[in-house]
Amino acid sequence: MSTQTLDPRVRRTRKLLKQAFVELMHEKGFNAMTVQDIADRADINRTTFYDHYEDKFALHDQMILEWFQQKLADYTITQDATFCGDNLRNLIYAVCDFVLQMNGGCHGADLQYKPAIEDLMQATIQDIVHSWMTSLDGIEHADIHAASISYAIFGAGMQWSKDQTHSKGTVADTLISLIRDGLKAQVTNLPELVTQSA
Amino acid sequence: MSTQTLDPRVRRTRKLLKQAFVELMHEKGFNAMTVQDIADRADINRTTFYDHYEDKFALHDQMILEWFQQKLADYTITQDATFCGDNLRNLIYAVCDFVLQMNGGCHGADLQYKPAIEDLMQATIQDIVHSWMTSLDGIEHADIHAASISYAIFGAGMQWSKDQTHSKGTVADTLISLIRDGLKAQVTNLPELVTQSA
DNA sequence: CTGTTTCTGTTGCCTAACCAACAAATCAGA
DNA sequence: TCTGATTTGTTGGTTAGGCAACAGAAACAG
Repeated sequence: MSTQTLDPRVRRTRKLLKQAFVELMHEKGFNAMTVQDIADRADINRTTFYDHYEDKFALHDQMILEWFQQKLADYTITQDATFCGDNLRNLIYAVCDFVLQMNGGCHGADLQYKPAIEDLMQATIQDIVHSWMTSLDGIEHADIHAASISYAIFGAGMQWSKDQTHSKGTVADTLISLIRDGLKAQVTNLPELVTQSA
Repeated sequence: MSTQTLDPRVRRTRKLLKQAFVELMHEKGFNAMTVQDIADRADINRTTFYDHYEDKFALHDQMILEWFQQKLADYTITQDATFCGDNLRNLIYAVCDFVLQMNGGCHGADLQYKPAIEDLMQATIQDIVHSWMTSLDGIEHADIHAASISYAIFGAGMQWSKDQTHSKGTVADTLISLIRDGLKAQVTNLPELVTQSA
């Protein structure tokens, strides 16, 4: 997972394949592109594609994941942080931004793959929240809490992206209150979670 | 020489090395750059550099040659053309342009390599002129004529680039007259070489 | 001058990428 | 439905690139 690939050839190949994928995504969308197309565009042998990715779906997932991680990085969100209002707010903002841009930039015919994207996002959010929870003392069932909170954030983001009736700040405020009240009874040293939106 | 390299890996490697060379040429000049620098910048192993080029001088020569050939292509100059006024004029223009841009773009400390550049240019011009001469009937000593004419063009271009006292058109007119009169007695079907500059 | 450092060019071994060829699956049209 | 054309995965053998290690040649500081 975190194994930094050292060999320059591997770096080059994957970079070129991803680049080709992005180009073709804009030009013809995910459905219309074939593995052959991607390989041709990248000037990489088709066989080599399979050395790196199971199929075009795997590459697709990988790209989504990297884009989401980039969005998280934009908000300076890391695994090794604490469970506090500021971090939660940033996480919520990142999710909202990403969902919005996915809904906008998605080729019409490729909507069928939204579930895959959503699974990846949710899982990623859950990982982060779970990591943050190690900063909380005496919490029981951290895994359950992480799961439910991550789904809450994800769901709120999805809902918000549909119409943007409220501001992102309101979404964050509401969620943070919900989480705070929900955890109050469970955690001894729960930090002050309320952080008014800027 | 003209063997089109088919393997994508070879194409990639050379492209990256050339790209790195150009960047470093602008940043620190030819003298200051090492083979290690070029390889690092291109993210290519230094050993691999030596699989493609004798040393950094060989790469340098190759780049010069390609730049000059690009300039020739800009003027739609090809080997398989005829010995006529229009082609000669374009060739002279291309030489003038290239010499000017070399003198301008050359890093101060790298002037010592001008001779190498000049040799390459002259040889290339000579090849072209010699090829064109096959379109002339009954010419004796085509090789001698090609050599002298190519040197004349090269020399005029060098001279012109120093101060640009005359227009390129004047240089071309003068040279074409010189060549025409020089060849008049040698060739039976010498085409009308005079083509006034545009 | 001398020891140190950097750069060079070369070697042998290993790994990644290329490529042709194949069978199975999918798709398109008659 | 059948048929031909694509696309897909997979294989084995070949070639290019990565890498560590070396010795010799500059370059350079003390």
